[in-house]
Amino acid sequence: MVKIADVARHAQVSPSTVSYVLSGKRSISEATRLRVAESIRELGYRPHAGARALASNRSNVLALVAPLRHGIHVPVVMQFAVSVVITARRFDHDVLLLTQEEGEEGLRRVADSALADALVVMDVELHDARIPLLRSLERPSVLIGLPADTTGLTCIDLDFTAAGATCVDHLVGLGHASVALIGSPPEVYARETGFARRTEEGFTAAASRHGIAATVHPCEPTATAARELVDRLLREQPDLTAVVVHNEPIVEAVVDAFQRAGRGVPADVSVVAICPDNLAERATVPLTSVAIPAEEVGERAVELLMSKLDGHDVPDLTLLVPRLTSRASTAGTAP
Amino acid sequence: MVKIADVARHAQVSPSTVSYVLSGKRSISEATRLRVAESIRELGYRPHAGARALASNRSNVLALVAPLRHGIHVPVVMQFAVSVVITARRFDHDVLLLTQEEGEEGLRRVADSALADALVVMDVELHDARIPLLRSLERPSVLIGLPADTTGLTCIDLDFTAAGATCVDHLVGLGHASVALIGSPPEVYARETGFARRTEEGFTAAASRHGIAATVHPCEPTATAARELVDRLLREQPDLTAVVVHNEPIVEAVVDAFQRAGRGVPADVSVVAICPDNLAERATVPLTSVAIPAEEVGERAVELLMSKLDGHDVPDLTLLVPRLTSRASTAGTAP
DNA sequence: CTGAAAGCGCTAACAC
DNA sequence: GTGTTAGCGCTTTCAG
Repeated sequence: MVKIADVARHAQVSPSTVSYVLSGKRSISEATRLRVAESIRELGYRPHAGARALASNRSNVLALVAPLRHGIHVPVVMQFAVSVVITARRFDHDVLLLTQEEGEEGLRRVADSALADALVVMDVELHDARIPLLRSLERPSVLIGLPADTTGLTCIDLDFTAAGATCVDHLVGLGHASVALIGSPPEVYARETGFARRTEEGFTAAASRHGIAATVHPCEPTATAARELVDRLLREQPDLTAVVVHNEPIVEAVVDAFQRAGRGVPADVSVVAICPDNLAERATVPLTSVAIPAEEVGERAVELLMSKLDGHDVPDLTLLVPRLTSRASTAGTAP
Repeated sequence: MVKIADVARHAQVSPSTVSYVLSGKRSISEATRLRVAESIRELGYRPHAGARALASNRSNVLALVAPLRHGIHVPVVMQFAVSVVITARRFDHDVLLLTQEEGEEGLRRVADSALADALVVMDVELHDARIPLLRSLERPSVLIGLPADTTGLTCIDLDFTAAGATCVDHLVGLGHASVALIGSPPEVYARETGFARRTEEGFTAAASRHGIAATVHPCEPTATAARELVDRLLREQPDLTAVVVHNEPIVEAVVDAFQRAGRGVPADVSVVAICPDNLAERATVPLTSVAIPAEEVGERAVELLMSKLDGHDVPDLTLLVPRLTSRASTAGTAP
């Protein structure tokens, strides 16, 4: 293994100079910098991560807690994770992957052992058990998702309340007067995951603001459940002309169910999805949708964390403004 | 921060004794062990990961390279990843997540900097560019997937060749005499990802062994592509009575397409999927399937790696035997 | 602009 | 069965 002393000898400087060339923490003459850089390259030197962490009190590692539970859409989680990893690399950090299962103990472990400098926590519930811990931890953290009280935390998410409202606004603008929300599975509401609740609230509030009929229907993420729900809606609400789907795995199934029931999309029923753009684009009927900007959320989360690590203050709450893209699944009502 | 000297003082022993209590690398009297354990608990001591890595030359971290490319099914990747993390924890290791994008540089970085003790690499291609590097690296690695030449490597995967054959055997056993394979997207074959090729080979070989008609059809992972392909198959092969689907995102869409074309599943057409069990179980028509045992593969991969880290020899190649579960999508042909 | 040297917290000989 | 101590490789004062 080649170490800093080897590089120093090779470049005819002291080890500290090599260190400073690497960190840029003090000015180095162009000549030495080049000589050292060349020696590093030539010898293939890589600083020992452990030694560096010990001496500098910085591991250059972030911990990411990823959920994998019923009702959360795995591809979206993966989009977050990849975005976090890529952004972390931009800041010269690596990412340690923790499972939800590890719970508070896992967070405490990586924080207290100095394995990670900072934490990113996904899938936060309204009254998440990990929050007191995160507040007390000496290391900075960012939550993806919104708990009931964000005081003293750093949280980021899509503004799902606005997203729910945006969908309704779009449909009302097209002339629809009766809408239904096909939401996340019941468990997701039961465990008080913020995003499901917030979408529902935004949806309901917007509908009542516009004075139109609106109902909310949690749905299991299977094609069968989607079909049964659609059939029931058609039976119970014969004047229904639009639905909002906030349940990634079944967005296509919902459209399909309407078609099987003899309702054209968007001819008879308009469908707006809240889901990642790539999912909406690829659907058989390209879907009008409010994007879940997983990439941007992951990126911003890491940026916030880096800012905190640098000692800067950051807002408790960052909500991304929803963006609706009109595609082929929505249309105006016949007069 | 509480350090080992604090614990030592509190328990009235030397630092090394605390260290040995933790590692179990030499025998300690029951009395001291308990006293030390209690001090650790009481003070909330956690060894500093960096210091430990520096002194012991072991970081207790594995690196996992996860793919996220077109044609690979994200939920399966996540299943692997979670299984790797959980198993690693069993061995007191953490997992660093690298993206495919980082490529060889990423592997070299975590290996040379001693950030990771060992590597798990997923989505290996037949002639993967990373293989020479892995062979030359001083750290052990395990590949999930099969390159053309496994000499000097440690590879693990489902035996996809056998999986393809098992599907055909099952269908032939039910009396089918004409089968089609609906495979992965064309790109996957193009970049010579082992699993797609191997399934195809096993499928084709088994069909010819049984003397039945067999065709192979790569397919884009969209419902539309699935429907078009099914319609074409029905048109071009009117006597087709069975298909094997090796393309997770469209397993349901294929069944659906047959039904729309007026063919019952399994009444008129039998369908066997190669996909994770949970996907097959939840389909509207529960699918007869050969499982992709992501959990087991991830677990075994880590076990192999730990064995290598302990200096044991392990086989170059571990192929898991496919397991077919009969569900509602296959039936015998009418006489 | 550069060097010397004192740790960072832990492990693992080496002693007894 | 336990203690002493010399590093592990790097960063960062402190000096010049």
